[in-house]
Amino acid sequence: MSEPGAPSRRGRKSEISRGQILDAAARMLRRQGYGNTTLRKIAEVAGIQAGSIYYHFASKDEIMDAVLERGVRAVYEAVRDALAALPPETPHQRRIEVAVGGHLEALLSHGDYTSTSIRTYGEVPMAFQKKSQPLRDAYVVLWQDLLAAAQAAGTIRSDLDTHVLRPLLLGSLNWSVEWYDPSQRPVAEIAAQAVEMLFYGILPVEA
Amino acid sequence: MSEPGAPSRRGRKSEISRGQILDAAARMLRRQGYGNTTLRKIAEVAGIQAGSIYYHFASKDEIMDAVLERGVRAVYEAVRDALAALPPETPHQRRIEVAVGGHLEALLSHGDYTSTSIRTYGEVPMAFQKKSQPLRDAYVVLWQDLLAAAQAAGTIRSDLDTHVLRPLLLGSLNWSVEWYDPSQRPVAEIAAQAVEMLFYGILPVEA
DNA sequence: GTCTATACCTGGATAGAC
DNA sequence: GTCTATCCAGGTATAGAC
Repeated sequence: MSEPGAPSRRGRKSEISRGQILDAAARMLRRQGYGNTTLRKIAEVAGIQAGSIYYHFASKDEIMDAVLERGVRAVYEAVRDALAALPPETPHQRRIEVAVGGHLEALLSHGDYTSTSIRTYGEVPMAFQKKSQPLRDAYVVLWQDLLAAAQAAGTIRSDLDTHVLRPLLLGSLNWSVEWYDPSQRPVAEIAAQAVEMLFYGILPVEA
Repeated sequence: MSEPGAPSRRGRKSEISRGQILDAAARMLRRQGYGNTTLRKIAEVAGIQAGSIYYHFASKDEIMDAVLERGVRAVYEAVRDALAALPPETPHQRRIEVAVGGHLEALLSHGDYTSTSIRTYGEVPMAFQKKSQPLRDAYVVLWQDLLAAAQAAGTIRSDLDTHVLRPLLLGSLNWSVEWYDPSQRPVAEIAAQAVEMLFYGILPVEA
């Protein structure tokens, strides 16, 4: 049976606590930012003593790193995989639609980690913004390529600059972590409206 | 003449220092958030000693309040006044265009105050989010009315929900504090692209 | 109005028992 | 792997001289 199965399976119990610490940290970081989040409070939420944290992490910064990394990774991989799963001939318009939906879905469902990685990133010492920077850059490139390819194919108007379009679009989606309320509407509905606006604008079709 | 003019004119010199303290605070709050901003560092940037701050402000929180308030007020009043300056018969489409431009312009030119009020607001103790809340609410109402009126007049498609459209739009604009680089493009160009996208979408006009 | 000096507290981090 | 106890740096805030 599995209970005594692999008694010394590397870090079983350790992984559990580590996870609880990270969850607690992500939750506090999300609403209070880096400077207001204390190890003592993280420990309290995680149900352990402050000193015990140091068995799992070497420093507060290391926790911060882990939370940040997990947040960007969740979004990046969700969108990348959703795009990769599409048949190769998928039209650009549909690819953009999938990326928008994937981004929003990942953002709003992984709650504390993704929100933290968005809200808190800017206020964290540069020294360890660097850790998650490559992943962030890769994500930007993913979107930039997606939009550039679409424009080259004529799916995006040629008078728009995709280097302005991209941050405007991602900003619109990212900001949802500040206002989205799951009890009001499903994520899919937000995504649908965003895509509709993005493709066709808000003016009525001219008669 | 004016130098000895009104010797005891209430708080002349006081106002200067107060302003320097606020400027310094806004700059630090913007990049480091609330918890990482210390009175000692604010004082250093402002060119005074930490203890001297207490002549002008009763507490750190009071400084925070003042910065936050000034940030939202700058944007709110800029947009409100820009709209009020329009002739009454101004079409809805033009009014929206003015509001977008005014929002972006105020946001990106009052730098530290507006950025702080956007980035830091969410991480500040609820107790004094309340101070600037009325102003924030008023600003939301301003936009909601603007969009609702436009939709009622047929300027915005009836299949869009302005309660989703509004946060998506404002989010798109607000996020610019994270990425806008004045050395790359003038604000007006960002505004123009945003308006273009908003009105007509990114797809080419169907032939 | 600003300084110096300092009280007091809370934070991150370490040591060693269990 | 977690606890208790503790160190020390740095934070907000106050007191009183200038």
